Amino acid sequence: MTSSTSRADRPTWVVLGRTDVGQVAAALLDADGAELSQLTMAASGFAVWVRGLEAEHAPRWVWNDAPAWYADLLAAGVRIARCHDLRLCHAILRASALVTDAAAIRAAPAWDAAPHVAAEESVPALFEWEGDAVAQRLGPPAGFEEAVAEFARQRAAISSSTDPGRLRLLTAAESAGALIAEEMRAAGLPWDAATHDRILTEMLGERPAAGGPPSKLASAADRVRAALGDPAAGLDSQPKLLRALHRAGVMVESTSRWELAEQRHPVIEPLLEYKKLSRLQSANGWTWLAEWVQDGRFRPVYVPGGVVTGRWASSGGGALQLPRQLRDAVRADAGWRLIVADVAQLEPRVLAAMAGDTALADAARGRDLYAGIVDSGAVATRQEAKIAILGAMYGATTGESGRLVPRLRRIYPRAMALVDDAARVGEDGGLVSTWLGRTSPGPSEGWSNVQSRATEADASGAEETRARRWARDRGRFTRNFVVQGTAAEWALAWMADLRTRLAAMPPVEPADAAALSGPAFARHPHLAFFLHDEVIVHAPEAHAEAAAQAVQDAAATAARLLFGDFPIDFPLDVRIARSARKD
DNA sequence: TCCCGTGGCGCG
DNA sequence: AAAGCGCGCCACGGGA
Repeated sequence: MTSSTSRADRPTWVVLGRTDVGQVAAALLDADGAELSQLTMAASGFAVWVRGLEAEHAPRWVWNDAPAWYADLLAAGVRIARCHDLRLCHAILRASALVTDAAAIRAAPAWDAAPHVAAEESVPALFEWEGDAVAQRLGPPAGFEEAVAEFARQRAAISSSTDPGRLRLLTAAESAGALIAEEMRAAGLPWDAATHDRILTEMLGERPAAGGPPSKLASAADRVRAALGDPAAGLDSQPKLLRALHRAGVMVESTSRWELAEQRHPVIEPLLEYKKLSRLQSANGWTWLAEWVQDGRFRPVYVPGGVVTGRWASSGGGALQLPRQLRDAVRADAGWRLIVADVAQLEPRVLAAMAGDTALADAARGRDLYAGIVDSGAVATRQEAKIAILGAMYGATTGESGRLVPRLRRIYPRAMALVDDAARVGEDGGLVSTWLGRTSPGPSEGWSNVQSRATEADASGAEETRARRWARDRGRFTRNFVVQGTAAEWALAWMADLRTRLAAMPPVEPADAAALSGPAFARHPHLAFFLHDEVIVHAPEAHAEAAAQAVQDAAATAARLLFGDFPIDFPLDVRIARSARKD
C-alpha cells in the first residue's frame, strides 16, 4: 500500500474505484468533499484495509455499485456502516425535480446502468481480479477517476438543489437499502425444507418417485376431465382449457379464477382446486425448493430501486411473492427467534402526513385507520373504508370503490387534493415527485404522440378516445406514484435505522454459533426479509425482545425523519415467533 | 431452437 | 369478486 499524500484525518467520504493496473484506489475526502489524501493498494489487501478504517472512522464508502463491492467484503467478514451508491443515486438525481441543474449528471450516461446482476461463477471475485474480468464483475463504471468525477457531480447536484436536506436523506436511505439488500442475501431467510416438503406433500399429495404429477394434483385433474366429459382435455393451456369449457357448456370469456367462480357447473370446484395446486407446484414446488433453498437458507436477489416508485424489485426466486401458505417454512434457527413486523395501512398514513391532512391523521391515530374513517362518518363499514381508500390511491372510477371515493373527498379534502393533483399532472404529461424528491419518469414518446395527434383538427373520434384513455392511465400511475414512492421512502428509513440498532446489539458467542454457516454479522440480530411494509428479523432468543423494541423504535425514527412533528402514527404488528406463519 | 407476448396468479 | 396502482414468474403458443 502506498500513500500519495499525508495520512488522512478522519475522512467523511472514501471514494473507491479500480485503476488500470487492477488495484483499488481510494480518495479520502472531508465533509466538504475536499481531498485529504489518496492511495492505492493491492486488491488482496483491500478488505483488511476497509475493516481497519471502518473501525476507526466509519466513513461513508462511495462506490459505483454496492453489490459489486459489498458481497465480496461480506464474504471476507467485513461489514460497513454506511455507503453512497453512485449508480442508485445517479438514477434518483438525474430525474429529480428538486435538482435545478441536472445537465452535468445527465451528460454522464455511462451511469445509467441496469441494476447489477450477480456475477457468473466464472468471473473472479473482487479481490482476485485481473484485467478485464474486473469490468464484468463491477458492471457500471468501476474506474477510480470516473467514480471521483461522478461523486463530485452528485454532490453539486444535491447542494444546489431546491432541497438538499431531502435529497441527502433520500440518497442516504437508498444507499442504506443497497447495503441491507446485500446483507439479507448473505444472511438468507432461514427456511426449513422439511416443513416446506410437508406442506407440499399435504397439499399436492405424495410425489411419485418416477416423476409425473403428485397424487392430489393428478386426482384433481382427473375430476376436472370427468366433469368435462373429456378425458383428453388440456388443462395447462389457456386456449385449450377455454375450448374444453365451451364444449362442456361453460361459456366463460377467460379462465381466470374470479370468472370461473361465478359459474355453476360441476367442473368449477375441481378446476379451481387444480389451478391452485398447479400454481403451488410450478411456482414453489419441489423444484423451487431444490433450486433456491440451500443449507437452510432462502437467498433471494433483491433489487433496490428496481421499481420506478423506489420500491424494491427482486430477481429470481420470486422473493416478493412468497405465498402465505409457505410462511410456516420460514423457521428460526434453534435458539433463535423471528421478529415479524408489518406496518398497518402504511400508504394512507403516508398520504395523510404528506398532505398535512390532520383529519385523516386523526382517523389514523391508533391501530386501525379504517375504523377511524368509519368513526369520522365518511362511510358506514370498515370494508367500505378500505375499498374507498384503495380507490382513492389507485384512481378507481367505477364500481363500489369509485362510488365511495367522493365521500372521502368531502371529509379529507387535503389528502384527496394531493392525489387528485398528482393524477391531473400525470394526465397532462407532467412530472410528480415523492416526499423526498424521487421524480416520476416522463411520458413516453408514444404517449405524447397520441396526445398531440388527438388535438389536431382532423383527429378521429377513436384517436380522441384513445388519447383520453392513455391520459387517464397515466394519471392513475402518477396518482399512485407519490404515495407508493413515499411509502417506500418511509420503509427505507425504517430499515436503515433498524439495521443500525440491530448491529449494535451483542453477537452470540462464536461457540454458540458453531452451527451457523452465515457471515459474521449474522451472529447479531439481523434483518432477514423485507417486503414493502414488512420486515423479518432473525435474532438470538435472548435478544428477541430487544430486537422487537428496536423495530418499534426505528418506526418512530422513520416517522420523525420524514415528517418531523406532524402527528401521524405508524403502528406496527409485531410478533416474536419461531415461524413466520400468519394466522 | 430461441425469443417474446399473453393469460393467469402470487405478493404489497 | 374486481375495481384502481406497482411488481415477478410460470406455462403456453406463435413467429423468427
